[in-house]
Amino acid sequence: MTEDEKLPIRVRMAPSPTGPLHIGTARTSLYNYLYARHVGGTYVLRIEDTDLARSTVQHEQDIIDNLHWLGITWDEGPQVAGGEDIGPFGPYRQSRRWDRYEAEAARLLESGSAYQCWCTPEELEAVRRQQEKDHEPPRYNGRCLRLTDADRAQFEAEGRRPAIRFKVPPEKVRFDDLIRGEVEFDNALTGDFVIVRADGVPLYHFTVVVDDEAMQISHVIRGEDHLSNTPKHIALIRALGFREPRFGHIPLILNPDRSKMSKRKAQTAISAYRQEGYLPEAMVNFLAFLGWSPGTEEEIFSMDELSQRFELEHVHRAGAVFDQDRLDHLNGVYIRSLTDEQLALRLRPFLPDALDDQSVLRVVPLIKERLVRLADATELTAFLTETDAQVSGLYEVEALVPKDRSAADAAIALSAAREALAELTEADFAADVLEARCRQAAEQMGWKAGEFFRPLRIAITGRSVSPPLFGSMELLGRGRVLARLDAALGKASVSGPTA
RNA sequence: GCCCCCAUCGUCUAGAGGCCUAGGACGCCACCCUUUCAAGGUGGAGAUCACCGGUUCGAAUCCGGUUGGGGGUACCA
Repeated sequence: MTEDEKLPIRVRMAPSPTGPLHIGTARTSLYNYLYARHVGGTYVLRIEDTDLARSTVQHEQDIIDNLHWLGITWDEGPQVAGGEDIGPFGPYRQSRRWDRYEAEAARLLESGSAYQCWCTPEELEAVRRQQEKDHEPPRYNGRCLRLTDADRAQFEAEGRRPAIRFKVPPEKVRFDDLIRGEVEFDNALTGDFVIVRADGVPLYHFTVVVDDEAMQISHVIRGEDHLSNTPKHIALIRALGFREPRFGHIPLILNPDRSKMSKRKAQTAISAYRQEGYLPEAMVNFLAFLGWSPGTEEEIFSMDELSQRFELEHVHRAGAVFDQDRLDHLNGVYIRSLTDEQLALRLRPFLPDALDDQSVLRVVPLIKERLVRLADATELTAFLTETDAQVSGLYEVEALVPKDRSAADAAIALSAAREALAELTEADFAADVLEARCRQAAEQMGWKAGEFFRPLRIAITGRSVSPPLFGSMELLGRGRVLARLDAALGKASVSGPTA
């Protein structure tokens, strides 16, 4: 065992509140969380809001809320947006850590590892264009490294403010990635990059290094898009005399065209999935398996089971396409695993107030196997809260007519059903009784039950696809069922025998 | 352009040199069940393990190259 492995394990998630919680960020957070839980380490949430222009408290709130929704909790960090921080290494928002960045930048300047740069964006852009034309790598040309005191005085006099650039040592950097193994980069190919903007705002590559040290992060587990940034971070770590954490780069989540999953091509906000009625358990299970597997053929895992099994060794190296069909399937599995009471509770936000809790509980057995997302319940149960007139307005006469039958036939079936059901009292209006009556009526007409039920289904629910017919009738009650049959009957009769 | 990473059914993956005539799941197709739609059951199609060349008695598994894909290359993160 090396010295490093004896240190306490501390991992962190460092989202930037420049947008709502992204699916990729959620997955990275999940892997960090599972890893921390698996090894008994500490999990830290740090908000990287140095980009003041794009960061908002709303996004910070969205990130925190949705992380909590997924069931991801942290040992240190802000628990609510704008609220108190918990943990000994705070503050946990970079916007409140300016003094540290200033101090470290000053240290770098003093040791000669960094220098001031007066180049304007226009000048930099011009250089970049020229390099591109000359087929040279587009990187900073080091102009301000060779400035004289007079030059500096000149810029100061002009009122220009300098940015601070890190002088990247032109050496090969090697590290042992937790997931990819030995990786080597040549920093001689990397231009000196800005660590503090001219307006004093410290930049990502710098703040991430300063804070990972300050918060004693031992394992940096992040997306593969940071793999080629890592040698920059290591160079900074060395210049600052910090301890180098272990790095692990997890594969990206991809669009169907295999590019990095983006808002343009897919739904990336966790909140959107939440609103459509994906269960957090399903989401977590799905995300965990996007780039990792336990090495067995089991695939339904709770958060606890995941944290028991999760190992970085089994994380894949290749990117994983986000498979909506698979998510849908998993969500259905989780929905069906819920008790009726649990499902009723989860369904509540997706159903109109007009449908009382008791009715919700009663309709659950009818729709449970038909739900892919909780939001699907809205359409599936709409016939319960729609008025009889609304339902009748949903279909055309033709819809009532079974294949190879006429509108007159449909009218006869409808009236036969009406007659059979009208004899029942409200108390007898139970699914099994209704079904027996209707099957009998069908038989008397010489129709197959299936075709006999078709006009009834349309009349009762207004739709050709619905929850089971007789259960639906039971929930609706005698009065509304008869009224809807009458309405359908009226339609079929008005249209006449020619239809 | 340059640097880096990656490569098993359409998709997520199992696979750590012989257990692989490559397994599972999603999706797809068929059948069964059935009051629609689902759910469930059974079966099926689907991968010359990107390609080429090594190493080895033996390679999806190791090595090299090629091709393809992706990421990075900001005074964004």
